[in-house]
Amino acid sequence: MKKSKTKYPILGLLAEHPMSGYDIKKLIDVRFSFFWNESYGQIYPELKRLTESGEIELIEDAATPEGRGKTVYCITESGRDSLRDWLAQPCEKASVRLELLLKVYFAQNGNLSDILCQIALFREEQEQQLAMLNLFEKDLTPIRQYDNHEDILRVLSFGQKTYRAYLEWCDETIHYLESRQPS
Amino acid sequence: MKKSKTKYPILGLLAEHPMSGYDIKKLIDVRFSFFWNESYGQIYPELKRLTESGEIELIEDAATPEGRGKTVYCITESGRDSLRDWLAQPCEKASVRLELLLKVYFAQNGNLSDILCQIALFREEQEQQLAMLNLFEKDLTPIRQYDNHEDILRVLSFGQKTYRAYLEWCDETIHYLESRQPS
DNA sequence: TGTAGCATGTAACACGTTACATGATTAC
DNA sequence: GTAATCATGTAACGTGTTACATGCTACA
Repeated sequence: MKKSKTKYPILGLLAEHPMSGYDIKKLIDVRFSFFWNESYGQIYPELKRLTESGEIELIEDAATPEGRGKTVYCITESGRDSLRDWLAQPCEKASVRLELLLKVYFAQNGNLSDILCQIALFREEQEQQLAMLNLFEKDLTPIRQYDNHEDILRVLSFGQKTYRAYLEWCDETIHYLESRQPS
Repeated sequence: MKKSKTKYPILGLLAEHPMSGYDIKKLIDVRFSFFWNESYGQIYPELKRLTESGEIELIEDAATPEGRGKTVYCITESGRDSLRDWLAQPCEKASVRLELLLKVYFAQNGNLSDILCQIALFREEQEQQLAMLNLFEKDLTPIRQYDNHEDILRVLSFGQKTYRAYLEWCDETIHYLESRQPS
């Protein structure tokens, strides 16, 4: 059967520096959400499994100023091996799911104004996402503290390019549908 | 909880003309696969449910030259209503899942050559997908037999734009990583 | 004769989401 | 004081995939 990939974003983030499950979830939300998602229901059990398998370890010194009430994990050598192995293996098939396109395809069965509304809504969402990426890029560019700085920019660039493509399509399609409106 | 959307591509396709579950699956594969997927395990049970709820009906005349061994369904007025209702409702959140970007983000933990290989593979896949869409567009353009002809072209255009964005990103990223190769 | 595709279906599975529960801390 | 956020977790659920079973047809 298909294997869950939840462990890899966890290992990858812990390879940068130690953090808690909560931190991991937040980072995945802000950095990856346009191409990857994980929920607490996956992350916390996975942290337990990874600890048992020795790929990550619990950091015990809860005395640190940052560590109040937090369960902080760090990656082990075994975990870094897993990460390296994964990077060399083929990727799972890319998956995209866009209900909007289904609706555009079947638009003839409903009101034109409804579809136009849906596209406008979609457009707004994508514009906001793009704005967030642009902001993130701006914040990141001057900072050289991460050695994977350039790789992050590459990932950002992917998001920017696709969002721009989406927006272009929205504008074209809205314009096209509006020109058909009077019929 | 989240509702399955399987019924809508089925209703939409049956609104064009009657067909079997097998036909539906094939059409979803060739026309929608770049933004939507369904498996037999969803389609066949859903056809049964839709028949029970009266949104579709079985066509009985298996005597037609095309009907050997086929279970052909057609949409009912009630089914068309469901379709119309759905078109007016808000879309579910768009979802994208791209393991490749995760690997690019964490590329520092592995070999550069591995990542380059993965991107090259991804690029090839997207190029083939784009070629298929272009071919589909060519086949479709002269035909005016469908009244949703222009809507199909809009959906195709979405795929073409995003695939071109993907390819552009692949080329940029490969070029960038190769320039870093000697380090 | 056998393999490939057509065609319909189902059972098992696991993946991921949602909803809930709990308690601590921060801020107004 | 109370609302929001931090923080950890789990149970239940539904969706969608995979694997399997079956039989028929085309064709080489």
